[in-house]
Amino acid sequence: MKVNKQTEILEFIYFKIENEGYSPSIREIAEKVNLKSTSSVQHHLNNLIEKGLLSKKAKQSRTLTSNKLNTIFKSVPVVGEIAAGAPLLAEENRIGEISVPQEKFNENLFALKINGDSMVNAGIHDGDIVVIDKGVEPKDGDIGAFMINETEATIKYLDTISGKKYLIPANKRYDNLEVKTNIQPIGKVVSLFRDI
Amino acid sequence: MKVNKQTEILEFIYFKIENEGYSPSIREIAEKVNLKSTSSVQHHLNNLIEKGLLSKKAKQSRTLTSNKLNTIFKSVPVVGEIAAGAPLLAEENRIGEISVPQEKFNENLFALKINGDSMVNAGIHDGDIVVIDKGVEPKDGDIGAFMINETEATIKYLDTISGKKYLIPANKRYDNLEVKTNIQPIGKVVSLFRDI
DNA sequence: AATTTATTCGAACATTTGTTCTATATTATG
DNA sequence: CATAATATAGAACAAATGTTCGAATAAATT
Repeated sequence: MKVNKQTEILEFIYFKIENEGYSPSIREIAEKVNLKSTSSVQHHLNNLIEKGLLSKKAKQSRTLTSNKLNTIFKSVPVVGEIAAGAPLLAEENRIGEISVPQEKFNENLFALKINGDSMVNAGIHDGDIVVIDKGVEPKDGDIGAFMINETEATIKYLDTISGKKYLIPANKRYDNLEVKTNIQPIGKVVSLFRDI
Repeated sequence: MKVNKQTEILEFIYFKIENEGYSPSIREIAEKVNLKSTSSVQHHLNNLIEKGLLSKKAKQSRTLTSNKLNTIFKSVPVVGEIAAGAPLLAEENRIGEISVPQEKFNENLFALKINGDSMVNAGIHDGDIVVIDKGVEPKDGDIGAFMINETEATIKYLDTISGKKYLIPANKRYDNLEVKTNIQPIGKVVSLFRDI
């Protein structure tokens, strides 16, 4: 099967970056794709860069970067049970990390492991992990994270009924909870992860 | 604020890899952390490698890799609408990538964007993305991915009723579908992602 | 067939880069 | 304080690496 040389080079670079963690050198590429001269590779690299499939920011070795596999992920901390008294994101509350695409990442993100089935009818199950943006205050109709009595974090719908704000579970077996001073919004729920 | 030199070096390497896409050279590190000699940096690098915080597989330039960042998440392709005739994972079906923790990653994983609400009562909503392990055949009670007529991928419960195998939606507005030769299992659903 | 275009080769060169060695300074330790 | 351990500096070297130029070859086009 004859493959286009440029594609071959591109795939090799992608492979190297993904599997080794760094770009190949031009001579490594030449050897891999059976080109005898480094300038042959250069020629293809220039084309690939021109096509926007590769980037080279510096005239230094092994600094090729992929424009395609750009989906870089950043990790945010996952918080489990809230230890009484400890700040939400304190080390003792953390139970792991999950990743979000770089485009959606911001410094205000963290994740919370769901305990209970009060939001099951919104498709949020016990054990699910929800990502919360602390920088966005939940508005009516949103699913938000709220701190109750400074000791318990919960996920609920927020809405206004007859002029009063309520935390509303998506499960009729639970009651609405009026928002008073003991309830503080933490942030808006922006995504969800589940192991099945 | 005085910072530990090793930490400073490590952070710079992490930063470079994350933001530029490639490792810094030793001289770049030296300049950044105000060390006049490359051998001073070498000294710290050796320590960091010994501590397992960095890796260097080859004696080549810019081949430092992070043991922390690189290894946590791996990405799997996300498949959207299945183009008729095209293999499931063909390029034209791909709509993106998501990441899974490295511990759970294997070569058989891919993801599928959910179309429709036939599994809404299992907490799988329209637009959700489910990760599928092609290496695990769904068993009775499992949520699996199935190919229907080689053109449509669907997510359903699998179960046996009166000796016959059925695909069972988690939404009573849809009917069970008996598993015949036109239905092929793709894999088992192992996790789920949702943007809210 | 003639001409253009794309691809490949070979060689040479200037930097960049990792490595190593010794010496000096700094800090920790008994 | 004396000694050892650690950290830093400086210099020199060999190897790896990107770059460039001109020429040869192959492929496409007219």
